[in-house]
Amino acid sequence: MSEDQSENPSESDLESDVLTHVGRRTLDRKQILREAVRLIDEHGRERLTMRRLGGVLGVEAMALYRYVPGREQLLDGVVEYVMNELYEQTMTVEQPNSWQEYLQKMAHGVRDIAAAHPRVFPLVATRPPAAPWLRPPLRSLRWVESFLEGLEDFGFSGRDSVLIYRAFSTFLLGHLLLESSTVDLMDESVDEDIEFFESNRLSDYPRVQALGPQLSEDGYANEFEDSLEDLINRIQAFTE
Amino acid sequence: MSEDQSENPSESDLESDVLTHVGRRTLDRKQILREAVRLIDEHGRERLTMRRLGGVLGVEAMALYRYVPGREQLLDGVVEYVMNELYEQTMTVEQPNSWQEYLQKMAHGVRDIAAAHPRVFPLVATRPPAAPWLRPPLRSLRWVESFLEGLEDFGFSGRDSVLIYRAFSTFLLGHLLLESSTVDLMDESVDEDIEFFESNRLSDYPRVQALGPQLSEDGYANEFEDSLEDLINRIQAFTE
DNA sequence: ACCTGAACACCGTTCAAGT
DNA sequence: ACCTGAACACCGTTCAAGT
Repeated sequence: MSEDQSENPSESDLESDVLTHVGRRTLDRKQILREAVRLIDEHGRERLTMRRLGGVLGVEAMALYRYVPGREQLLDGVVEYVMNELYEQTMTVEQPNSWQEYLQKMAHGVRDIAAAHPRVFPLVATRPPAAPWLRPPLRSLRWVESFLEGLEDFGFSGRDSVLIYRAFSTFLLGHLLLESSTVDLMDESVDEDIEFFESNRLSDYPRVQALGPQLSEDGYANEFEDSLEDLINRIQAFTE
Repeated sequence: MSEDQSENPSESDLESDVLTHVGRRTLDRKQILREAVRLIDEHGRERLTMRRLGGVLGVEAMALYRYVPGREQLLDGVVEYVMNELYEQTMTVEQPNSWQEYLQKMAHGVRDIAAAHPRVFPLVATRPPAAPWLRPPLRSLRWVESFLEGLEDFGFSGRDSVLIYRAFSTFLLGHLLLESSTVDLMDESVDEDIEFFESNRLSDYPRVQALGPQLSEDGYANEFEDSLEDLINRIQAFTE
């Protein structure tokens, strides 16, 4: 799988010695962000470190500062990258026939992103937004503009669109953060659970104990679909 | 209350003879957590550091390890502390007369916590839960047990209670995380906004531009109340 | 029993210097 | 033009030593 996707013909005069880590040599912002996302996906947020990211890219950490102002902005970049990466992929198919269908598509598009990068999603949810109208998790102008455009096309007023945008954001944020943090849970907290049980005496909380199995059941998919349908119905009732 | 905030945080050699920082000398877990919360409330999550927390408590960082296994568990402790701190305060008043009233009370109780500690709330939302049935933001056995008990008292089956618990968690998480992150936004990102606008050319996104003011309006209180009422109606329709 | 000092490995970030 | 080496201030954490 050594596909040399060389869109850079001007690298031939550089003598590149070993370069084991990544196939190509020319660093750029997009490549850095892509690798940062990979790092988080594989090893979690904690492991994303300037030095480690540099290492993965075959470069000293200080080299990254040419392309990214600092660590905070790197994290913002990761959010931006993840939200835009899958925009084309999910939003480029054919036009929907109703606003209901459109919202469904949007919702599932964002959900796919969260599912593809569950360990990145908490960043999408909690990084301070660049502007108050960029509500998590729709954290790119591309998404918001597209969202508003879709509603406009189906005849919604600006005022209604704003209300829908807000309800929609809240809905997505709650569901997807809950879902992605559960996925992330599988790796750790198995031995911590024991410690937890011991110190807190679960038997003091009989209802939690009794319903524990049911509370632990997955059901996120159904919850999401049902709740989404509900939201759409609510919008329908509200706007007619 | 304690107005002893008199020193600059930017000095490294502090004379530890005088112990000006905190009135009492005996360290314990609860005191540590309380001070940790205060630190986050005032200076943000980034600033909560073992060394800095020790400093505020008039002690070397290493002393904290007697009471807390490490930084991760300290953060878990902060979540636990914040969720339990206000439990008594909000849940000890008189019994509600209907399950609707009960859910209202619960919702506002958690919302009060989020409002009291907006910079802590993202931790409540994103720390990996100790068990899958401890869904954010209801992250303590006390809350969940109380929640289930309330529903049981009003005649809900275990199965329905679980469904309600889930819908309720999602609702709270979405609304409160959005709300608290907006509050936290006031401090920073004013100069970053400019940078942001420049690189992204807001004029390429006419609908966002046109609706920007409306999208930036607050309205969180109304959203919360309306959405909560909706949720309750939904539950009512579902369970009869 | 509780806290400190010193040490270790690892951070983010800067800046002059290399190529 | 782009990257590195060395340095700085600051982390979390361990552990033997102090009191």
